[in-house]
Amino acid sequence: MSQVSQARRRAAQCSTCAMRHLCMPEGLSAFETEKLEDVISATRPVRRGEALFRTGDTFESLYAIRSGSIKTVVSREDGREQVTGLHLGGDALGLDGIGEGRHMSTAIALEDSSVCIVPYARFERMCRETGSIQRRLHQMMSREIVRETRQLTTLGTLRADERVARLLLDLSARFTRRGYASAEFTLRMTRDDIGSYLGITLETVSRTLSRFQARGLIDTRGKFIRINDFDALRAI
Amino acid sequence: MSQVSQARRRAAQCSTCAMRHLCMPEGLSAFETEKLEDVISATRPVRRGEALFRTGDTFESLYAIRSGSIKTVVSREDGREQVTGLHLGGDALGLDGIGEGRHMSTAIALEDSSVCIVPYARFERMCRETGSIQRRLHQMMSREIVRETRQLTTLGTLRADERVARLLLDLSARFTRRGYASAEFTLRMTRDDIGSYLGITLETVSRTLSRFQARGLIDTRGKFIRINDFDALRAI
DNA sequence: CGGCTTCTTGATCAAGCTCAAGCTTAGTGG
DNA sequence: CCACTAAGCTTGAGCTTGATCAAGAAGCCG
Repeated sequence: MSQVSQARRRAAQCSTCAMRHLCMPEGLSAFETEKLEDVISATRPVRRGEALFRTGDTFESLYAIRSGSIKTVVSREDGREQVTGLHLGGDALGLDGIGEGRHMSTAIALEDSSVCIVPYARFERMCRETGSIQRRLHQMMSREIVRETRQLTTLGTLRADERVARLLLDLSARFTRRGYASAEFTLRMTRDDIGSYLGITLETVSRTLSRFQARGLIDTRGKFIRINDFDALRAI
Repeated sequence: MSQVSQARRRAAQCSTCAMRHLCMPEGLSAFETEKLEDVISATRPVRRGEALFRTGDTFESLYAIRSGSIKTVVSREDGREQVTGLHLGGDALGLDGIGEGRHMSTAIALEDSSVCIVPYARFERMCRETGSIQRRLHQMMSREIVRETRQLTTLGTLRADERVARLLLDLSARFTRRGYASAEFTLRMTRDDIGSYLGITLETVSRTLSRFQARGLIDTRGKFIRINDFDALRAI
């Protein structure tokens, strides 16, 4: 079997990955779809706790999460660390490396995960050939910018309980979009990661969740969460 | 004079704009440069306090700041507002609109400013034709993502005085890159805007600046700032 | 089962917010 | 060009939110 058709077969498995999503909607020809699948050269497993890439690594590929979930973190010289992103199945990863040719963050799997590898040089060339794929890439990057802007407003204006509520609603919406139950999910991050992502301490996360539970807004047992009252969470 | 050559002449005036920066380095042919200048169709003045675009506006163009400075803000339903970006001469604006075809933030001039208008449809087409311009656009978007990630770490991990110090150093670096004095500049934002950008109150901004001055790190008189001790600011 | 990490909860404390008042600067109209 | 007014800035006092420190409970994995 040729290398190319092997790659194509692997890509075809990639049913939930962002690159697939990237090309599915609004009219790609069969020819275009085929080209896109050629460029998704391989998949790669990432174990829980393992890094997909690290700050400073040479940027070569974008990644799309096939399964699992991955956090991105930025560390400061003094050792303080901040979780800057939380990526689920279908999300793209690595866009921060395009600008300087090196990754500007570290991506760590929150559970055993699998990603599609999209060699950037070939992908960029393909964008030039196929307008609809180019448009997808630009949308993807723009949406990442908007997502971060939204996170900026979370960290800039919200109180602790508002931050936690927004995270829960956010995750719920994202799981829903992926076809999972909207009211029940398992947080893969630790309280520490959640706190870092929200700019609060792990104790405050824990206390806030307890308070939400006491008020009947959610049920929580460790990492498992059930949302009972969406409206009340939105109203916080 | 033909419309095209008029546009070209206007673009040629655009000596400091991002699109020019976008195309200057590493080898564009004269032909490519000419094409780029064709696509920069016009410039537009924006008065202090006036909006270049607003949340919800249909996205049609990117903008590059020719002169002046512009803040981007996001408003929440309850009226709370957050400054999410601070853009100086040469910076691009409007990337957040690509994803959904509508602007996701409001851009307001901090002083009388002027921007280059880059109609996006034509620009995207040109990216497809010219790889070096495409690469520039991708770099620009990626760097915006990295910039926001950095701002996330500011809001997520730093104390108030660290935030103010980082802003001052950041502005200094950006002015330096633009060929201005690195130690002296005039803040165009009000204390309120600065506070919103940094996720603190205007009173805390004012107090922090006063404390820096008392310690001899800076001189400040209203919006004018002189940095006396870069190392001390970095060490905060 | 034992040793680890993670989570919860309590008590205390301080950074930064709020409210308030006076001052300075900049913009406007006579 | 000056006077007036509104916007912006500074500083103080007191209070609140969430951080810190601490200790024990609960999961989780080898």
